[in-house]
Amino acid sequence: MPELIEQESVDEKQLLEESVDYFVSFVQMFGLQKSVGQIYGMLFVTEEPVTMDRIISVLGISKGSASQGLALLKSLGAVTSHSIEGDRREYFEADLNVSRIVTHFFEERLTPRLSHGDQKLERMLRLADVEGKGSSPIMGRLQALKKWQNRGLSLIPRLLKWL
Amino acid sequence: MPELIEQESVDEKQLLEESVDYFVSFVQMFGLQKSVGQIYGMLFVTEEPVTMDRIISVLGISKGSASQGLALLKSLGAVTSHSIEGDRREYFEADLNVSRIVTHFFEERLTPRLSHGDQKLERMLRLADVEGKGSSPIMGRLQALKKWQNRGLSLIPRLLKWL
DNA sequence: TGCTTAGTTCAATAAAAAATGAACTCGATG
DNA sequence: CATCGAGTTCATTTTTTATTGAACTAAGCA
Repeated sequence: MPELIEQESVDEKQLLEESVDYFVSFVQMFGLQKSVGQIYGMLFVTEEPVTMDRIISVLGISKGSASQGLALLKSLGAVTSHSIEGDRREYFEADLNVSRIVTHFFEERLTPRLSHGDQKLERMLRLADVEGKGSSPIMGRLQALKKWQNRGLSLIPRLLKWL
Repeated sequence: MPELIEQESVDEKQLLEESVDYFVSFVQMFGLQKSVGQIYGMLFVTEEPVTMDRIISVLGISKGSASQGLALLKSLGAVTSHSIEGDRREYFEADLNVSRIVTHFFEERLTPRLSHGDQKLERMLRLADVEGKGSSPIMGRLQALKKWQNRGLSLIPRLLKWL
């Protein structure tokens, strides 16, 4: 009974597929590409570290996607890599690091947008004020919106602490 | 000094642009189309109710986008409409209803995905268990993942209550 | 120091998502 | 009860986003 690395039981194949599916769906909630979810899904159910060419052949994705996806996952702390003596290739494995992924999402996607929105809202308040009518219905809406925005902004650090 | 509805001061035009920009960015955080943000942004800084053809001409969007965008915004409770005696057209206006928009996002986009993921995760646990090794590293990862998922799932109702 | 090849980059291509607009519905009006 | 036109629908087109793959970089080895 040869122990080739290519050998996988039916169950292992199913598990791989489920995992890939699961994480594709997961990362898409956070606006990341499908390929990132595929890679993480594969690594998540693979015990031994794997090389990039293995990822490419198992998932059927391109070298470019694999390289970029792995780079992103490494930057998230969701994947680690190391090299092996006498082998030029890198070996990748999953790190179960849900909070890092979610934190990255907040800090890279949400917070910049919110602070950009903050500036916009200040400008709108100034414009609406210059209009003369300091207590126009529009002014009231803008002030209410500002309250909401501050509420949202204050939620983020609390969420990150909770993670 | 004729009081045509088309007349707008420079400031009003700027305010409109800022508002449109602001809400385009806002709704895109929740995966809604640009046109939805444009429409809401316009209505938000427009005191009097406006007709659909006005929205179309001011924003330069198509009838289809306007109709679908308004339908979505109405379903969110972010826009209300009424008709006027002797005028077939509907008149739309903004309702400052941030929580409805965010709640919709959670209920329509996040929750279905999470519960779908829940089923997937259960199947994965069964598959990993059948493999024999009840305490394999993979099994450990899956169990840790399940904890995270339950944590996330329990967060949603709390967030919705907070809104 | 030149060769091989693992990994990166990015312009070109493919896939996915959103916007368009023409055909349609349907209620109001003369 | 025929016509008008406001609003809807959805197949087509456009725009946006993700993926590909060939050229490139550079690290290890002879």
